[in-house]
Amino acid sequence: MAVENVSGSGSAGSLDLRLWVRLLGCARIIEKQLRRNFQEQFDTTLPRFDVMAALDRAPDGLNMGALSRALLVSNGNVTSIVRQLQEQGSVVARPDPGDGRSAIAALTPAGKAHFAELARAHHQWVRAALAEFPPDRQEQLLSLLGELRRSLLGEEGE
Amino acid sequence: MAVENVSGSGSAGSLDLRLWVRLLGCARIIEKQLRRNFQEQFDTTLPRFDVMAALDRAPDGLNMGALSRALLVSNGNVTSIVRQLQEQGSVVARPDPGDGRSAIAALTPAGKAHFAELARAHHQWVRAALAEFPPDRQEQLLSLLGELRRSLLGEEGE
DNA sequence: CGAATATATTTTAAGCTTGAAATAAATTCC
DNA sequence: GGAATTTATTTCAAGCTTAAAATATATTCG
Repeated sequence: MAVENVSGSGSAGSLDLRLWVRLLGCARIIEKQLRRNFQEQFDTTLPRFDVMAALDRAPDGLNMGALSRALLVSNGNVTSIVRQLQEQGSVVARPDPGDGRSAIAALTPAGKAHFAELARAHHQWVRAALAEFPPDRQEQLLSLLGELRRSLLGEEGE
Repeated sequence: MAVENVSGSGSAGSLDLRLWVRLLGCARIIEKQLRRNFQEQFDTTLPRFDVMAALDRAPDGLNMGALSRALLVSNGNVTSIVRQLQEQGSVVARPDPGDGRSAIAALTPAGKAHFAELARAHHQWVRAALAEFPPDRQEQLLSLLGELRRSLLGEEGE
């Protein structure tokens, strides 16, 4: 009973399932476009951009644990992304004076400059993707998604 | 100018950027939970479930190209997922009588049974995730996301 | 028919992702 | 102070993902 349309597009499934499928679908459409753009225009990736964005917002740098928590990805994952950013000169890691286990990663000046360029392009891509979706709808959607996020995170939110 | 808060949570970025970040965030929270559940409770993955769901809706089976288009993933990707499903006995591929390049993949009876079980659990997980989000909000959100999807796909929608 | 082209698929290389095992440094508490 | 535990990180194995190169079969059209 009631197992139809688990993942499809044309649909008669239950409300919650349809909502989830549509939410995921919209996110994937945009995400796919952004990933392709990052690859083609800057030879980089969305995860690297995410790490740079997190570091850009943290002038004093972040250690791996903080990055991992900020980005909601596994600890081991951050390691290799930061290594790549170091190799390309966008990030430096200096030892944490207070904790020998940690190093603190931060953007280099070149990294900051590169990130500014990436961020400008990123914003432009997002704006282009959402250009046909009217601002008042965007407001409504933003607000509803805020409610959703709070309910997902267990009501403690914001 | 205007490059702040590209990816963060507390925010003063532009409306479209904030909307995108929030949309992605909500999708990732749920997706992560589903992936973990598939792994822990059934030792399988979301992509495998997606392929099975597509095949479940196609009683006559699908070839790789059709699967790839249905799931919006690359052709080469489908190859390995289908191989795994074949190895575990959930899928069989018989040669396409009309085209020697294609084989048609379909669920085995065991695969159908397994999928029914997975789908039941999947639905339950989604329902649990959205349990705190009231149905009238779900309706609103579903409808707004429908508009968004149409605008993303270039207005030819539905 | 047969060569050129087009299509369906697999393979490959590179990178992301996770969870678990392995290190290594810090902290706790005898 | 030193052993046991906790915490921060890296390494590893397995799987997903893509785009591009390699195959193999179909189709076109001369």
